[in-house]
Amino acid sequence: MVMPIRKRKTSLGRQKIEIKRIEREEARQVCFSKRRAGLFKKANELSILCGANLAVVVFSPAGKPFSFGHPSVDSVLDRFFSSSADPIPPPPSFHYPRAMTAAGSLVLELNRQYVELAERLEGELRRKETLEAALRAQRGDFARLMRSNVEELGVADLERLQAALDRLRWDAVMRVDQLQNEAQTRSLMLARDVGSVGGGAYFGGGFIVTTPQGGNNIDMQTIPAPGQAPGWFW
Amino acid sequence: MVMPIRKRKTSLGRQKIEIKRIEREEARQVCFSKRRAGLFKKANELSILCGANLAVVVFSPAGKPFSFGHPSVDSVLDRFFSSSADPIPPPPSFHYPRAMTAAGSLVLELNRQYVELAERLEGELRRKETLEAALRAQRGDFARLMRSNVEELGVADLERLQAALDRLRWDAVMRVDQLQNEAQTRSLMLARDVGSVGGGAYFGGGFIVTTPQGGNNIDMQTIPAPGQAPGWFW
DNA sequence: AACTATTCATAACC
DNA sequence: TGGTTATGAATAGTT
Repeated sequence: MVMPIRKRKTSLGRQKIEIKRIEREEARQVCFSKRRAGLFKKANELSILCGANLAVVVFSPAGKPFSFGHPSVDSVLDRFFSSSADPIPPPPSFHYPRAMTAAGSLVLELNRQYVELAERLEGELRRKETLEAALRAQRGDFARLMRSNVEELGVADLERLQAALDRLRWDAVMRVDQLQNEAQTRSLMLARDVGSVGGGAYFGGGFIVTTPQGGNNIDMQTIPAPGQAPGWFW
Repeated sequence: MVMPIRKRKTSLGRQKIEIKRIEREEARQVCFSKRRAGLFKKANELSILCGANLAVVVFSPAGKPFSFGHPSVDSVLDRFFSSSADPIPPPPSFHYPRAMTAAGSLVLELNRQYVELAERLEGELRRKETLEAALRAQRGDFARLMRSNVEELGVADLERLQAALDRLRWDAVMRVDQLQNEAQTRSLMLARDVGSVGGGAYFGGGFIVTTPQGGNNIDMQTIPAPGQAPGWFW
């Protein structure tokens, strides 16, 4: 075999690192971003592959909260607290659920506000040509989708639908995550109507929340507790 | 270099797999064990490398709870709930439904619908074994939907998707109700695994506790030395 | 539970 | 912050 041209290595590639605190601030932040994404991806795959319920809550070194859950962070944590608190000593006045619900309403409103902001931002930053091209490409699918009547579908179809939704959910969450990051990067003082701390975005079977401290919270899939009434999810 | 002996391949090695529910029970359980270990390891590394506080709660397909946290599950979740509850002063006085659908929070609404649909589907899929006789007609719409990437969609696209999902959701709900009714009518109450969870193992920032019923409390204290072989906590 | 061939994740660079 | 590259890690299928 001939080696006409020896392309010089342009990178050392991944190097083995010791698992210990990264001292350099910047490197630590970069590592966090990449690994957080990786962790959520793994969590997502685990939930889909094994149908496992799970929740992941992570605070960035800067204190920004992120979370991921299937079917939802709340439902999983609620179940977790129940399973670990119920046994033996009947819960005296267990109020986690209540606390979470209360917190949820606040988050929801923040999410709503963030969504508006994010969308407005998007409208300004995105090129319409791109969107319309994408729309044109998808339009047919939506039409067909609308025509397809789920009534005629069987379990197998529902499973496929779920798989489709799972994927859609992931794409959606990633998209919102991106929008959120863009918004923050561009100094989110645009959030004038919500004070100086920004709102939150509820999304993809989950939500993204920009907390008071300016933290982010990416949550996926929020499904109400089994049997819970519509109105529900927080 | 000589190749005196050609050792026959003893394994196919890792194969690429599609991220979708693993149907074979045993394989699913094995995958869960491996990936749960991997997820916790990743979480551990992230917490050490970046000094990030985090908590991971996972329920096995069998319903057994596992968790990992740094510094501890409780501390992280407390912080999480606090940060998402305090946000912005008191919430005005909004009506969830209206707040969500109004303001054109397409993303929010889309998400809400997804959550609802996903929930119904999950409940239904759990009983799929009793409904194998269901139809299997498959249309390419779902495949196409799966391929559509939200990343490329704009607000206008989301509106259309929302409309499509809206219809789809309703149809799906109706269908699910029908299937459930059929199942009941046929007395196919086979899938009765209601509440059999019981105690569980609690893995937290360095310790394992088998809750109440178990009686065990294995304190592994500090997380294994950084980079230690996977599987340290079990 | 152990073993590998592969795919996948990501540290270092840019 | 986002993309590329090469290498360390994770893991699917098998034993």
